[in-house]
Formats: sequence, structure tokens, C-alpha cells
Amino acid sequence: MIMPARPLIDPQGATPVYRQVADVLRRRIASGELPPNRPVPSETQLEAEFEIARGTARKAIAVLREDGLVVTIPGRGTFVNPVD
Amino acid sequence: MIMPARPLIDPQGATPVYRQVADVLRRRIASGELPPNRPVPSETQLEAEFEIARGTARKAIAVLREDGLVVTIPGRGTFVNPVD
DNA sequence: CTATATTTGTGCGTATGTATG
DNA sequence: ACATACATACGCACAAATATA
Repeated sequence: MIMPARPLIDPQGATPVYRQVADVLRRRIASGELPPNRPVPSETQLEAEFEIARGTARKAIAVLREDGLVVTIPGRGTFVNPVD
Repeated sequence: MIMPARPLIDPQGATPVYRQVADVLRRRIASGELPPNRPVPSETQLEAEFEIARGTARKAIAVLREDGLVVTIPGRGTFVNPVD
């Protein structure tokens, strides 16, 4: 039996896992679940929640950063952008 | 001369270094060498003792924390759980 | 109150090895 | 060959919490 340990992610899907994770976070930002100036889950937390490798978590965050949705502050974390 | 700088750890072994370190600490807890409410060696100390990277030390501690053997307090340290 | 040291938290960058599509 | 992903491990820097001088 294959356990669907990752409800929101489809590892077999056409879109890469890191994009799927980025999309989930994007939705949380859009919905207000992750409000401006609040930290996005850390790489470690993303690892645990989505059961992904650290590199994949970082890649997901990088997507949001490139889209200007979040800003990363070294040593502190990644935060939802107040602008927009 | 090859220095056996890591007596208790085998970097080439089948089990990951962070698990081996966790096992060493687990034994120290079980034996009473690390009694309840006493601090486990800090990440820096584990780095020095086992000659590992800090990330590896953190992962070893994380294993013990997931097993409920220790509790970590930011800014203070990680302590052997009194329960059990 | 300030300053310093210690410890944990977080992130960045890199590297190696394995596996899959 | 290449991209994706996982797992492991190294090293470095900055931030925050705590404790102490």
C-alpha cells in the first residue's frame, strides 16, 4: 500500500514538486493564511510538512522570491512581502 | 599515520553519521551518564567531540527530540527528559 | 543598563551519491 | 545526457534567546 503522506503534493504529477509546494504557499499568501510581514515556514518546517528534501524546499522558496511574493532575510527567515 | 579522530563514528558506515551520533548519546542517556534534566552537549561541543558539521550535530539532536528523549530550549540548550 | 559569551534558529552555498523519468 | 528529487554532509554567516559579568 502506498501511503499518501503528502496530501497537497503529487510526486508523480507533471509539475515539479518544488513548484507544487510554491503554489501551495502562494495560495496561503493569497488567502491571507500567511499575512504580510509574517514568516513563511522555514526550510526545516517545509521539509517536515511536505516531506521533501531541503533542496526542494529551498527551490520552492526561491520561486516565490523571484515572483516578489516574499523577501528573505539571512539569519532570520523568509517573510511575506508587505507590498503587492 | 592515519589519525582515528572519531573513535565512535564510522563515516563510511551504512548508517548515517547523525544516527550514529544520536545512538551514542542515546546510550549515554540510558546508562545514566547523561541524567534527567542535565544538558546534552551543545551543538558546538558535539562538533568538536565527533568532528562533525553543526548541521549533523543538530540532526542527531533532532532524532533524540523526535524520540522524546530530550527537550530543546532556544538560547539555553537541550536537556534530558525527566519523564520516561 | 550595557556588554559579552553561549546556544539554538535560520539561511546560503556547495558537494557527493543514488534514483527516476 | 539532462532535470528532478531525495539523502547525506560540510562550512559559513547572521539573528534571537538566554545567561552572566
